[in-house]
Amino acid sequence: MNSNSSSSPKVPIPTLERLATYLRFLIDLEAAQVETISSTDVEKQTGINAAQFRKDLSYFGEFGKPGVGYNVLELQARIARILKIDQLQPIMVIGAGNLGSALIGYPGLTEHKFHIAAAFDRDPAKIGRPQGDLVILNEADVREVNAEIGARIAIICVPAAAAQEVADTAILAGVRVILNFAPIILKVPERIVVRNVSFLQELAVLSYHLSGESQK
Amino acid sequence: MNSNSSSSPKVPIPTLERLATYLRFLIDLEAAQVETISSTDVEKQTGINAAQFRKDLSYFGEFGKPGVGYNVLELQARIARILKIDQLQPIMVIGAGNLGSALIGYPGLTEHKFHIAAAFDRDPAKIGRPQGDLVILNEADVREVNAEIGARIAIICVPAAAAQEVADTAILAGVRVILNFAPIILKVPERIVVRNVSFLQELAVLSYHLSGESQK
DNA sequence: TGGAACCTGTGATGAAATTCACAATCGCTT
DNA sequence: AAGCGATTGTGAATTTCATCACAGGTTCCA
Repeated sequence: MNSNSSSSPKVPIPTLERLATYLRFLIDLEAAQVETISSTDVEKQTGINAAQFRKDLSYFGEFGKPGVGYNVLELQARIARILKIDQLQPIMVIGAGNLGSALIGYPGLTEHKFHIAAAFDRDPAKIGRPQGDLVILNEADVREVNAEIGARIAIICVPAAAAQEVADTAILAGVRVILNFAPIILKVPERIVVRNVSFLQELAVLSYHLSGESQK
Repeated sequence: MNSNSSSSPKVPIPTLERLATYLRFLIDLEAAQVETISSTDVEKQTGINAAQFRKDLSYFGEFGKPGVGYNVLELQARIARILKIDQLQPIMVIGAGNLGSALIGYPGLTEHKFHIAAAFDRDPAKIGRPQGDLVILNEADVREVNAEIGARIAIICVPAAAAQEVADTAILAGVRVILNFAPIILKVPERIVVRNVSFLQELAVLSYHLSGESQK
């Protein structure tokens, strides 16, 4: 449904998803100068069950002190480590339309050590245009450019019709994981991990929930 | 983690998520002039398990003919009906930054009968600015404007610091479900359904999967 | 030093989602 | 009209995920 799993063994995907939430939360705590936090506090402030939090962490080792809790800075560092965002992670964005542009300008990415190293489009009108700190490059040069920047993450923001082709190109260029915004299911080799983001899907689920109360 | 469930009884959330995928797929099939499809074909073309597809549909009734399969047009219509997107669904967007603008300009929304009826921001420099077919309105007027347009879906695209406040306002204005792009966990009443979209979370999961072969 | 108040990490339990597997049905062909 | 291959819908089995509940640590304070 979402990821071509494979990869590491026993860690549930939902756990990984929550790790990112924890990280974000810990960064906020740091900003608020909180030094230590217990799983109970996490539950109070995020709504995530305390046992869940502890179990999620337990997949990766021991992080807390009984009777005390977790050191905010240390936990933050260790989660970043687990997620491999403890150092700058280069990313390529393919498709510089509205969405691609929004991503390029999104400050949260840098905060979390993601770095958009290159952006591509196939529209001659866009190629060469400056966009944030970048210049839009020709989609045809993905492979060549990536030999330089070594991005292993690609974000695909092109229309559905072009997405498969673009994904193939990215994979040839050495990309290992793909965040796909196009509303199609990409066919990729086993070893490649894909995650799909679909606004439409999210909206559809929400729309469904409008049901209940209309006739109540 | 994602939705404040409540609402209707026995339908699994993952099933709802897939329904939107099926709908998309069926629209593509229609374009390709396919009239009938079997669950096996669905599995071949989307990677979603055939039994899964059948079970998902079974929550809502019977849709197919044994020995034959499903009528593409009919199934399409019925799924749209289930998701309540068989007629135009008004939506409000709060926050007209890069992301909000991208959504306003996203053609896929209209295709699926979602209609952005109003967009708001609190930045005086943005208020009054035309954006696509809309003019950005003052965030302070959310309630008043929604008395007119009657949106029950809100999309929140403001920075984390403003998101909770904006959500409260939207709820007061009659919104029932929220698509939240801000990286915080919103506190909302039981009856309100929230879904969170986080690029960072998605990227983090992908980044994690880069593990194995980096030393190749 | 001892005990009360807190906490973590985790095995056991429970709930939810996915997949299996098969009886029932359909349409085609002979 | 009867048999066959294809396909659905669904109870049951399986797998995955979430929660419970508690044995051990840790701190603080008297």
